[in-house]
Amino acid sequence: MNLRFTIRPNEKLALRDPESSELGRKIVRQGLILMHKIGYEHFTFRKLAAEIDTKEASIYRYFENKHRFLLYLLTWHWNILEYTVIVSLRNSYDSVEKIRALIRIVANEAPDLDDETGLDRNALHGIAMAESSKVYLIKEVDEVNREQLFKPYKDLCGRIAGLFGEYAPNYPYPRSLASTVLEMAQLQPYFAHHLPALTDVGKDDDPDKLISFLENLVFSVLDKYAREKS
Amino acid sequence: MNLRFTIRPNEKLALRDPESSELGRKIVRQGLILMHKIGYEHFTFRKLAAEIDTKEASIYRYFENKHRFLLYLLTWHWNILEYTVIVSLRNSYDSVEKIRALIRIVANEAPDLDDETGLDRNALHGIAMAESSKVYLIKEVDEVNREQLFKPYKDLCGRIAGLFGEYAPNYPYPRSLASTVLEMAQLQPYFAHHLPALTDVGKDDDPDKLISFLENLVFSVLDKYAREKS
DNA sequence: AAAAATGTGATAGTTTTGCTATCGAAAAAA
DNA sequence: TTTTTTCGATAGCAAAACTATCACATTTTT
Repeated sequence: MNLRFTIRPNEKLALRDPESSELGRKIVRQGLILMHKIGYEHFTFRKLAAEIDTKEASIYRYFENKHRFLLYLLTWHWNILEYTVIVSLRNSYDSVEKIRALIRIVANEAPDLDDETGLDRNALHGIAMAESSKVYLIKEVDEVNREQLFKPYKDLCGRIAGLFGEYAPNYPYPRSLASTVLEMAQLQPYFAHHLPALTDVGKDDDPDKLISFLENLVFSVLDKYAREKS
Repeated sequence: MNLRFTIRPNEKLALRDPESSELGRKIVRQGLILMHKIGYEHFTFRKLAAEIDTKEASIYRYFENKHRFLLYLLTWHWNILEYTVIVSLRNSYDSVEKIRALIRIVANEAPDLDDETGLDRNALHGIAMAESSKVYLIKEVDEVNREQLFKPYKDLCGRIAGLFGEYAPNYPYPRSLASTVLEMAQLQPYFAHHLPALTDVGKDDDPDKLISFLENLVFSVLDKYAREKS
């Protein structure tokens, strides 16, 4: 199976495939970096156009608006995450090991797999942390969802829930726990950096605290329902 | 102790106290309803001005911008929540009971206390669910935080963490668990309504599923560290 | 090879949003 | 009563969000 094919975003997301032209690739690569730098609210197609020496309207040929552009970037992120999960857990048959590995991946503590995307992975992670909820916390959520554009996030969540179900088949809330872990893997480090009163996971000095918090959370919940006690 | 005094938002949040004039009160009451109806992104002071038959610039006299206005509304929400927690747990001496009551409150399943605020509590809850993360997921988060404007949220989180600590003094992540519960009490019902693949808590038909999920989560985590096993 | 269709980036708009300077009437203070 | 302050209204600007259209190049069709 080919990586590039596997993790390519939904065609409906972009008006034209940005990977098919030099300008399209520049929009995505530089747009990712610019949005990470100035944030979603301050990001505009005009500013991006100025940076890559083109015009606003040219960018509108590729993306309907900046919300779709953010969704395009996050789709990459979610696809890369799920792909990393699949590849990393391929050779593991122990549920506990799989869940532990999974938590490291969603907490961004696993090494990046080689890819040919040429995307700035640090910027992508930063955007996932600070901007991801803005793609679904909108009035248009149902329309966007009808276009299947949240499928990558749902698939990732479903896969994680599946792993939880494998370990503890009778736990009644595997999907809620999966979305909780995904959301908190983003939010707790953000709190640690900006609103430390809301968290116990330290700043960048101890990245393992996030892992410990999530592992403790997941296994505390699941162990009561586990197939066999550890 | 006087309710109105207790839950009054920080003065720095508004340029002028909106409770001090007829127009100010209309801005807050009608603005709350309008934002709930059309969402934060589509909400503008111009549209609100048209609804309450005044001019945009008059609203700018009360609030610097719509972000501050949202923060003002959420401050009410957080203050009301914390006040409800204080009042509801006043006569309870059992940690388990207190945590159970607390979860019902943050899950919006506790009856509203009487207040004289005249705010649409349903709209306020809707805004807390769909818009609350937009107040801190911004580039300016550190500046806003320096102005102490997140204090009500931190206080609420701290109070919940305190209850967790009372029940399980050695649990190392009470604040992270508190913010997790607060965030998920908003997000899981939102998912249930719009992106049901991300959750197991049902739609509006069974509101108790959210409570069950959160109770199971919290007690699973804390019981291992509990002062005395139940 | 000529003509038609298509794709692509640039130009030049419009509308909406976000915000500010200023004015005059009314209320409060002196 | 005069003076000051407050408050809502008017008008307008700059940036952001989005669109219509053009010119040219490439590809496709005949």
